[in-house]
Amino acid sequence: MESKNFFDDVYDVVRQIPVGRATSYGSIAKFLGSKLSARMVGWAMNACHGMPDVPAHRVVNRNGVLSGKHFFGSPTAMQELLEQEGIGVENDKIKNFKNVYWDPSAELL
DNA sequence: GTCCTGACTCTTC
DNA sequence: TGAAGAGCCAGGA
Repeated sequence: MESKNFFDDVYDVVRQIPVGRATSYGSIAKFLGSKLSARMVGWAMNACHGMPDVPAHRVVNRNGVLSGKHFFGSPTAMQELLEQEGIGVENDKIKNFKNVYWDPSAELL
């Protein structure tokens, strides 16, 4: 656990994402120190499969596209999860992403 | 021990 | 304005 210091930080932020909201990889990376690459955040998500407390489906790319939907087992699993939380998803992209966007640097900090 | 890949983002041509 | 390339860190082979 502690060995994944960086991963744990990412999970901690993702875990605090309120229901009905979503954030981007870059925002999390920036919140962690802006020195971390957004790729690392995505990589952390890749290892979050054993973390049921980590809503990876709430983490999308800068355009609000469900880039990692394919990693959820089903290309629609991520979309359905978001819809269940009240987040509108269309064409694999979050509708009104600007409205559901959650900035950890502004909400947490 | 070294090389490649990876769920992204930013800068430059 | 649109597209392409480079950069970041960590894990796996």
